[in-house]
Amino acid sequence: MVRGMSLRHALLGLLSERPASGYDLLKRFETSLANVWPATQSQMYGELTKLAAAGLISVSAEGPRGRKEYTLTDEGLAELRHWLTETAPQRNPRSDTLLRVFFLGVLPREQAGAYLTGLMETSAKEYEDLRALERSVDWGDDRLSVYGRIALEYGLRLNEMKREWAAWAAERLG
Amino acid sequence: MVRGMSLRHALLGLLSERPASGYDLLKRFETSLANVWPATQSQMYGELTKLAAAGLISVSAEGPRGRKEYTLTDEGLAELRHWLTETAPQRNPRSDTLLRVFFLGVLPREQAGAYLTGLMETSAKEYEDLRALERSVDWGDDRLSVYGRIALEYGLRLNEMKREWAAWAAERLG
DNA sequence: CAGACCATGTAAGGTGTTACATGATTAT
DNA sequence: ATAATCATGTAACACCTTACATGGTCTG
Repeated sequence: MVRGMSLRHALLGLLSERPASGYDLLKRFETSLANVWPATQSQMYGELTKLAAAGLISVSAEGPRGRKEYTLTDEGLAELRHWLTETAPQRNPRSDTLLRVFFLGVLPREQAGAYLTGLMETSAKEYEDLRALERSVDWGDDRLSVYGRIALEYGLRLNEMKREWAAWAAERLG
Repeated sequence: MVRGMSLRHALLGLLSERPASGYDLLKRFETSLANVWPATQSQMYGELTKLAAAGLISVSAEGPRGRKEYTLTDEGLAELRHWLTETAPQRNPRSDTLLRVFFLGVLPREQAGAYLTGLMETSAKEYEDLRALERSVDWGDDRLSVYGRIALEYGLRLNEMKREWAAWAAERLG
């Protein structure tokens, strides 16, 4: 467990709410965690096998079509808590969007401006998508509601910031 | 060239300003691009070899200690322009910081609050670091100055947003 | 001449993506 | 029946990190 490996912790986190199969978890990734930690089917099944081998989760039931339901073990919960409290979040995730900005100077100013206005538009659109998501969710006072709402607020503020920044930058280019 | 591969483009981008050796590029990554696209020494030398084999850069001079100076070729510049204009930036980079937020509910509320106030502090500190960087740079009107300043502004606004968001979230928990 | 810095490379292993592959069960 | 969905897995390949390895050149 050297670095990163957050897929592991994402799986442990989802299983901390309730037991689930790989297929269930895949669906929940697609809906709730897609914006924060996308994962593919391939990767998930492999990771679940490793987590079970390491004793952090266990097969608690088997169903039709070879379905295996996994449950978080005490060791798994301990590892999840450890990750949350004792390990530092990554400082700066890589950003190819921002990397491009560094090199916009190789383009004619007009095309550089088009890149920035394109960013404005995608930010505005994503903001609206998140607003729609916010309206569609039935927010209760369960764990996922409380913290999911906080994560969603981050997305809203981020996209608002991005749109304003891109507008500022486009104007700055003249 | 299937997906991502932005290290390639970062190298092409830096070489579009002036020729440089692997060692030079490593230093420039450490200073200017560290916050946006960190890269290790190992990875860079390997990537430079591949780029040269693909004809996107070429060895333009050799110096002491086996130093090889690379220069961007016409093909390399075309590829850089193509990446800037024809390929879409990644929509959502993974965020382990935000992933943790989803699962803060497994901690006692006090510890969840501590995580959020910790984020406030790191954002505030990074904001100050960037302000210091801003003051230390001699901003001219060359390409890197214009677009580097825009990228830095993004960092400033991002950290301001993060700090406010974390404060809002911590208060929301009560 | 010793230490700092310049300069490049290989190897092993983890993580992530895409494509391929297989088959059971349920609903129409 | 047949199509959609449920359900899991393997293989190949790209990317990234860490550690290991080697040696030349310059400065005090």
